[in-house]
Amino acid sequence: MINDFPRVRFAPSPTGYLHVGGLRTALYNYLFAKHNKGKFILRIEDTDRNRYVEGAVENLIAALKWCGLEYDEGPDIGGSFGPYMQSQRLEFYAHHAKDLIEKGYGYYCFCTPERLETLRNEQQKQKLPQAKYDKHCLHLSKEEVEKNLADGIAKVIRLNVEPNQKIIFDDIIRGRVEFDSNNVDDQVLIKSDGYPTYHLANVVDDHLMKITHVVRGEEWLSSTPKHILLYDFFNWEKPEFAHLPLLLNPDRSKLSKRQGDVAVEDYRAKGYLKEALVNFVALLGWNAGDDKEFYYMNELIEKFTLERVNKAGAVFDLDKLNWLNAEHLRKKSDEEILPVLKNEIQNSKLKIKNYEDEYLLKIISAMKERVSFVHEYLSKSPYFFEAPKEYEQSSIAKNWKEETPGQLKKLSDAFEKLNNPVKEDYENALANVAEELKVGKGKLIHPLRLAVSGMSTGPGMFDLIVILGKEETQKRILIAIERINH
RNA sequence: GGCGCGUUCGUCUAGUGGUCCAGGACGCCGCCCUCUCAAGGCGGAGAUCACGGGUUCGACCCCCGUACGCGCUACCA
Repeated sequence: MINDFPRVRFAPSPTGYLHVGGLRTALYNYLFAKHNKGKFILRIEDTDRNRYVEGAVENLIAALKWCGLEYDEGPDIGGSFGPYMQSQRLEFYAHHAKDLIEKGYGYYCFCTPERLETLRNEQQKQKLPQAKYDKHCLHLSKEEVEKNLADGIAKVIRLNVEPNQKIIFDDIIRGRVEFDSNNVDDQVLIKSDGYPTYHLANVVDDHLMKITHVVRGEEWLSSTPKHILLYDFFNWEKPEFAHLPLLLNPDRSKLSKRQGDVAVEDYRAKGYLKEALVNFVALLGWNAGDDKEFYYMNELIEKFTLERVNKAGAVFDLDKLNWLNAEHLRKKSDEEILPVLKNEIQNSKLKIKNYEDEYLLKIISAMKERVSFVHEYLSKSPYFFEAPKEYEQSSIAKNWKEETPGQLKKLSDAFEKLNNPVKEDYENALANVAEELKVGKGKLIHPLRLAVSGMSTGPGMFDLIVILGKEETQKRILIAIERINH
């Protein structure tokens, strides 16, 4: 047994941002670890110097933390098995690669990129079933190797794959998977720049870090035989493997930037709640086997098992994400939403205005059932923040009759007499005016809404004017009477 | 091309041989509630369980094949 409690890792390469697919992988690792009282580790796979992106690691960490995925060990917080950046662990890889060579499981290769290119073209022309390295350098004599090494000729270290072997492993999600070693290439383990490739680094680190379960994307399934071989060559105990299905675009291709947002920070910027994103992504490929769809992180931890992860890819469906966002937003208290709303205001043209918290809290309460995003408080009920500048045409046509201005004037007069009115006072006043005029209440309510909000939709009419206050309401009624001509 | 993985309503999914002429959710449509819009309640449309063969008294569930999709096939991860 590798370790008493599970140890899992999320091992992204720092290419700039956290992809939602990466988030899902990280989340499943996290949930699995927490569910089983294990450890969740962040390891940065930065062994490709050509792909180095400034600030990528910081972005990744920020996105992970925003989502609530706190890791137990990682580059910025350390741990007993560090360092957690592969670029800082080169000596481990070099040491183990050398060990492989000594045992005959690895060998130096001095072939130039040109020769490899030619070889590939040749194999393609001959329509060989599988294009692989031809083990040319495996047959170099000891003296030749020594001489090349001494001459400082560019070299890599390759895995020596023995032909005609069955490589079998049991994937937690997919069951038994079988490969033929004839289809496994003599993979480069150490590149000519001295850095390891993913395959070596991943196996060495997972062993050294006592990783018990490798939970990663399906794109790794095909290279798992190489990893299995390495574990066997090193004589190391193998972790369990679980290969997750892919996240897809609406057209079922692999989720990509071209067809929408893929970065966690994009969704954050658009106003999605982390609770909703995490909830949604958790359900893309997993379910507890019941009808529950609304989850908080602690509930996910309690319910999550790898055995219930699906095999097939899942389309990232924005409609459902939006719905979950609305659900999570409604579950939040007004006080929790307040700072977010204030932040939205600061980022809008309304930032020069100053609204009392008390006022904003009333708006939050009135609009809560009507918004899916915090920024919709501004876009769906602008009238709480500024008097209407124009009035909805369709509502004018429908509700603003010839007699309306006179009726609203009467209503305004009635409101004027009210002293510190509460909701019921407005209701009674309006009812009285309606009776006096012998019209239905709706005949007054709809034009009144139009006058004070400029719109035809929103919270209950009386809630609306209570929030606006008597003075503002009166002002808006009079302005509307003046400005709306029918 | 080769190897691997996958395939249940538009989408996410339940389903592990009979309880499924397939259940839930999102979205869509209708009704109710109602001063509007939402929310909520109720109802509806929507899947010949990719297709074709087996196995079985019986298959969405087991086996084989085909098709389609996706992944991998780098000194990228």
